[in-house]
Amino acid sequence: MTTSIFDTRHYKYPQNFLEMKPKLSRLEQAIKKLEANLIDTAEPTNLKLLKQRLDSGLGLKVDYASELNPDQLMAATTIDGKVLVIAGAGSGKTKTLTYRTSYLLENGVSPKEILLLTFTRKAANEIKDRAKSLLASSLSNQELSDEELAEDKLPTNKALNSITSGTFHSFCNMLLRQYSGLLGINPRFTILDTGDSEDAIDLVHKEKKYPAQTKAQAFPRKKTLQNIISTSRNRHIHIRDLIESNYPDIAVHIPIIEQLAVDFHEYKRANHLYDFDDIISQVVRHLKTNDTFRQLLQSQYRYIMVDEYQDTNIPQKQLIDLICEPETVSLMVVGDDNQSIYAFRGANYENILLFGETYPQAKLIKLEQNYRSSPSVLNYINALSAQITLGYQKQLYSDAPIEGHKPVFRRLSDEPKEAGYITDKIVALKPEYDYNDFAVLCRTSFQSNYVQLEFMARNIPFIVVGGIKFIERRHIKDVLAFVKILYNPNDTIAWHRILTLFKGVGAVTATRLTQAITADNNAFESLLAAPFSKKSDQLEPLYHALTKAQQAESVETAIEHILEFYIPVLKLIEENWRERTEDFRVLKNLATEHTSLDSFLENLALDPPNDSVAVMGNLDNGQYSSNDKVTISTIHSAKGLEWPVVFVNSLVDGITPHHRSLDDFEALEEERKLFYVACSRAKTQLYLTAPNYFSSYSGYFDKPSRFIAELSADEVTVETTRRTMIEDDDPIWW
DNA sequence: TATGCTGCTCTTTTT
DNA sequence: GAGCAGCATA
Repeated sequence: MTTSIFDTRHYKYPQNFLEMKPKLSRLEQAIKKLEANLIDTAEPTNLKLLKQRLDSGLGLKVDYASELNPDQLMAATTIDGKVLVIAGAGSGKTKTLTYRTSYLLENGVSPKEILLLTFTRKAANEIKDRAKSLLASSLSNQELSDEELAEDKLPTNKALNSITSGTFHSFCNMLLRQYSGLLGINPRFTILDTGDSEDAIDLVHKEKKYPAQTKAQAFPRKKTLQNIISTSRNRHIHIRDLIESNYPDIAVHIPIIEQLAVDFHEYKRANHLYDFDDIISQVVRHLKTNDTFRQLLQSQYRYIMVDEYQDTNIPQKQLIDLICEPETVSLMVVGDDNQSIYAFRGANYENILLFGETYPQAKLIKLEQNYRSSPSVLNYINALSAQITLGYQKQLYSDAPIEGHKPVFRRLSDEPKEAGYITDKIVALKPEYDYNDFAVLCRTSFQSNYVQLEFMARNIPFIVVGGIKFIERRHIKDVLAFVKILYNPNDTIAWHRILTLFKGVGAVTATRLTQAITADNNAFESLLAAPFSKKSDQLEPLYHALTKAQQAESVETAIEHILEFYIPVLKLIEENWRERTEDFRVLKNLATEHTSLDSFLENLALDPPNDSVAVMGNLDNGQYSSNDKVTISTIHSAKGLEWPVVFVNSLVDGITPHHRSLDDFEALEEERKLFYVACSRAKTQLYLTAPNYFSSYSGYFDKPSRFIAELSADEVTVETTRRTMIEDDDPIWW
């Protein structure tokens, strides 16, 4: 037994561990079952099988055997049946999917039969693009320029372009529109983002005027309501149960919230509105009830690959299972159970653990060779992995030569000192590295404030990942509301948003007007009706602007007409309207890429530009330092990325793990995985820091993170100096 | 319908 | 320590 760094007795472990036992043992059973079906490439019989497989594939252009390690090769060439690939951090997951795609095509699979589902469009495109270059360069045996690759001249490019790929949402959106006739739905629907859904819920709530149960307990906010309704759907938990267990103080409102959820749903259906959850759930519903539709998809998509399977939710799993029902459909899901960190969004970590239960014949392949981290970092993340209670067995290993030092843990007296320490290290290491080589990863975006201040003070260029997205800015949402109306005049949420921009028009008038428009077969003429036009003198100009925009021959000109009307309105309501109008250039640019309103709206909703607002350019001697910047990011947004030098800050128990997760076994395990994700981003150097205390409205925290405390001193160097010992640090911990 | 006061809530955020 | 929702008031 190893000794922990700190005394771990001070940490209270979640009390609900015992209640969890039955669930955990079911998961354990499923894991064991699938582990028994592991294809271990260390076994001679499996190696032989691999060899046979490659020998029979005569005339393969890509040299799979020499470019992949045995496990990757096994994953890339196992193209029948149901397979789970556990891909550890830095194990070449994308590469494997790329080679598998190419292998499928080389084996005569039609690209139309391939479906590739990922969580971001970027990930899907990366796999396709890499497969393009792979096949193209093996064709000509030489590097092709990007231009040549981009062109559709190459037959392999054409093939790859006809693969169905994208996010779950874009795939389902495509199905709903393409098969609208078969499914009996209106294809002209608009997509509500999370904010729109909140507004819609609020609107329904106000319109329905439910009799108040009690005044003693405030009715929850729209954000909470949206969260409850969405979680209930994504995790298949009844609203009642969800509220009773997670929001006990609003239990008196359960009947109203249940009714609201039903009314909200009807409202969306009546007005051709789909929120993110609907897009997937509606496809699942049709797959269950419409045999023709299901059989159509089952015969079309014969080879299905799913990336980041550990982050799928229940409807997403159902979607996959329904299409993959016939035994002949090939399914490969890829993921890492150690990196499931999106439960708060409805992701269900059980999906990946229960794969063997869902598909008893399924095979398991593990990618454990790591190409990212130095041995000492690897040693550390393996130790973290061993602390995760439940999951597939894995041990990452590396062929990399021994280099670098053990991860360092350092406690500082307070947050400014912590930021100072990180900055000092970056300055000291800078001669050996670019700024791009550093990342500071934080549990919450708020934890980066002091780091940002310190970077600014010391002229270190940085970029903050996250922040308010382009699409979420008020003026962008406003302009898009106009576009939405042009496309779907039933979009009552968009109408409401626009109408309440005007002085003299509030919720009541907006609702009446919206109803009048819907009743009048969606004609804009109602805007001119006497009772309404009295309310605001802007309704008539609005009418003309909309009519003009409706007749515009391109998306771009439509937006120009809208802006002509909207910018004067914006001037009245926002002080900084001038800055805001800058964003319209970006919007117009985006518009030029689309020839129709629907593709423009769809793209913005399902693949929004995710630039962050906070970009700090360093004015080094008046000179803008190009693209060389330190990355500051939340751990969530850092998933899938890597840097040579990684700092993880705020390792105080209560921040990491977050205090809201401390009483729940599953939530705490997810926090542990989150820390695992953070540390496994590092290639050569990993610095872990914690202030001595953290205090805010949520409490006072002064113990180092239990994730640090649990490990033995073999894996991590606890850095300290005499000075800090005496002046700064709590003697209990040192 | 607009405004101002008060009290409550407050992570993470691929779609 | 801030922003949002609900309420009373004009």
